Amino acid sequence: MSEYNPSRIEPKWQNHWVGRKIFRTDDSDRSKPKYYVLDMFPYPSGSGLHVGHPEGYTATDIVARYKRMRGFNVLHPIGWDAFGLPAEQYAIQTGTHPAVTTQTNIKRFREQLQALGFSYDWDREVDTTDPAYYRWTQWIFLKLYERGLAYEAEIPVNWCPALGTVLANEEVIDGKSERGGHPVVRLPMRQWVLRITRYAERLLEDLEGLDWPESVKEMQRNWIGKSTGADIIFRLKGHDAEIKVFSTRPDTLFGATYMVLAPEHPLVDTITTAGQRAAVSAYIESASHKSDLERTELVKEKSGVFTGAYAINPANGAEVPVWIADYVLISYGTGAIMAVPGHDERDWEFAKTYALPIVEVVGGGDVTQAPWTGDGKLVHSGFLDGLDVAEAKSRMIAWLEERGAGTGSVNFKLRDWNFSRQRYWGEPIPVIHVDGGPKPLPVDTLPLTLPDVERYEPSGTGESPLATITDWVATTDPETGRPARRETNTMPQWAGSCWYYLRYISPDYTLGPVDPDREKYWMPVDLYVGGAEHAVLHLLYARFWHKVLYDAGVVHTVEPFQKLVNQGMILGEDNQKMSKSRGNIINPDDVIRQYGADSLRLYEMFMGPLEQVKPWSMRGVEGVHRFLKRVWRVYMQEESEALSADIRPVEATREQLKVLHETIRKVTEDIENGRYNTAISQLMIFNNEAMKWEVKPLEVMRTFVLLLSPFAPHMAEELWEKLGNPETLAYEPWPVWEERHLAADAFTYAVQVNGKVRAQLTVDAALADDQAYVMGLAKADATVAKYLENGIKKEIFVAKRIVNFVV
RNA sequence: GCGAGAGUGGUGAAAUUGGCAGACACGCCAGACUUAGGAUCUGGUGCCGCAAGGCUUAGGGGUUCGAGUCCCCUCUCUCGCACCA
Repeated sequence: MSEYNPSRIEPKWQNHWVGRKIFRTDDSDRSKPKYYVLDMFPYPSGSGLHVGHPEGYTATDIVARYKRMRGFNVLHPIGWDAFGLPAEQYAIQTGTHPAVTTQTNIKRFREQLQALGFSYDWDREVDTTDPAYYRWTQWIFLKLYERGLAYEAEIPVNWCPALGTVLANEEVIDGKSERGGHPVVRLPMRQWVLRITRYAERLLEDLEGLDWPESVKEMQRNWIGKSTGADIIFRLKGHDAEIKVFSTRPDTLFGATYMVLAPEHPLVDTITTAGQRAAVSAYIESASHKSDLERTELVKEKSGVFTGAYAINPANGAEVPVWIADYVLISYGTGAIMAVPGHDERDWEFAKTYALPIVEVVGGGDVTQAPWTGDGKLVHSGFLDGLDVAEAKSRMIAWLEERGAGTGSVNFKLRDWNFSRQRYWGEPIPVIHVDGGPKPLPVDTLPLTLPDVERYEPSGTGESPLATITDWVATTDPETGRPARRETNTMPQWAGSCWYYLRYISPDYTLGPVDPDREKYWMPVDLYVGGAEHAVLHLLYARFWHKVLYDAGVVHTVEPFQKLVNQGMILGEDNQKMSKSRGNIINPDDVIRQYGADSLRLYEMFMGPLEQVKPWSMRGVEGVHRFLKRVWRVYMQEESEALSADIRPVEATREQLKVLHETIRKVTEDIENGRYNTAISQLMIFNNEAMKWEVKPLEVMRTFVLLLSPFAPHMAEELWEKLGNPETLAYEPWPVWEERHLAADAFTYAVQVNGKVRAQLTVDAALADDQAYVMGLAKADATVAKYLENGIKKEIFVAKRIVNFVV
């Protein structure tokens, strides 16, 4: 009885691979070219793997196995991004230490990944919650601090009273907490902040050289949000003060008919006149209560209040009123704008609402009807009249700079990165506070380990649970012995995932985060596969840290991830996003139990292009499972464990070699180009052919097993063994196709008349390029001749493909 | 609203980049072997039409001997960003 039985052969090979460390990477072997293929760092959640995980993981595993066979030294690691809120929430509910929960989850994830047959080097597993790992996360933090890139600031954060904790922006959805849907308010709090803005320009520029999806690059560009313009200074009438604004349109300065400050702008209080004070205070009050949701929902209706103050337009000396309005954001630019209603949508709407003057300074539209934001000749603008926008911009900047009234300037949307979390289950920030100021711990005291706490609830004051451990918080400065207070904030989950790809390179290294010698060999990551949800934050933060480490001489490449691929989400069978509430979740364990890991792997790749969003189909799984069963029947006898007697060491026929070499070529090229679905189609085509052969040449069948192996490694290893090979096929040389076997004996021409196919013409290969011969043959065809009776206007001949007569 | 991407059979999708649209699968139909089949094998299957033939890649226009592929317009969907001056 030798039915294809994945539940027997799969564990056998998984044990073989893991037990004998078949995929341990030997990085002392520098004779081979290296290939670093990386999966995005998984968070080991309590619910285990979902079918989205194996999608990207199978793709990288195929590449890893293929590259090994192509003679590359392959680094293909996995590990755990294991800090994070869920384990802490669970601890609050049950009292179980997050470390215990985390280790349980990791164990489950590891077993699940091994059950899929991925060829990871398990000796390089990393775990962000391991002090031996986060020691170096802390070390990098100190590097950031040392380089002036980490600072403390009182910044408004998303305080959630119900959860008693501060939330990251991405955890706040429509003004409510992502978990639980509790209200969230903005509250200033002392935070550690990383100065990512200092790297804005480089983060933007270096996108150019990366082999990443254009959409991801574009999202990063938008997030960084560079805009070029000028800072312009407006003096205030009757005050010894001035307002600095940022504008991308300094050319329109003559059209600035009023100014707007953000309600939070520090000058508001100073300049507000007695008569306007009540109205201004009321407006500031109401604006502060508006949630982000309300602010965005009220986009259409602009509101604001006049402060009573006037400023002097530096271009023409005109007095312009100064307003406050919440359409101006305190967090962007200088928190103040010059309003040019003739040439800006928002200013135009505001001016219409409050009947402020609208002046045309760029021709091309009718500013009484709509703002004109396009190009045109400058008018009503003194020395700029007649210039176009680009020229007027640079003239105006020069003019402002001569008079000290402004400078050319660049602004970014990107903000500094709030790096504090008021939580327990994260890396402690290695800082103490002495005499009211922060002081980094000496590097030789690292790691600063997480102490145990009695209770995991937030302290309620907004501080992390660590603040409740008074004997931990109270410490002494190791250098001076003076009393000190420990930092109680911990790092965000991003921290560990910002540099894990470096730790894989030398997980055992004790002198730094990464061994410089091995780093030079392995970096950069050649292929990075993961979900599009990390298109901005993770990838931007990791790039930032990498550049800092580059500047610190820790790494030798400017960018960490050379090529990036985003796998598309897998939807449920109902075409909806998989979710518990919809009940459409597919559990990979069930699929493996019923069809085996090879079927799951194959199906996930066969569904369609990796990058595409696509719905799950159990029928589809059955389809690829049937394919594997057919492969099995081609190789194995029906009634025994023995190889089929049809497989014999005989010379292959031309046809057999042709389909084999076509398969080698197609599979090779498709893997190289990430087209795993069509590679599998070709494997099916080969097997469909092989089923028809009465005698199956051993050498051909041996080669096919190698081609199948990256996709369905368990079955391939089993068949390889049956074919008489004692060793794993993982390092067998990848088959190479030969052009001579691809040559066709004959070609079929489509004969068209006026672009419509009227006949098929099979021409012997030797004559296929002979235009005169083929055309003669085509004209002689009875059906074609019928259409040619009235003479031929033009003849088209495309060698080996098509003939077209225009009549 | 702005930005990016995508629309191909009943379904998932292919299409050497301008050369026979629908490979490979799923599903469906018929048959074979079967007590049975949700196993396996064989054949069929874009749409209309008895047929000859005609029509087909979201819709409309264009370039070309020839367009799923290139250009213009319209529609729809997905993702991202939301007053960024």
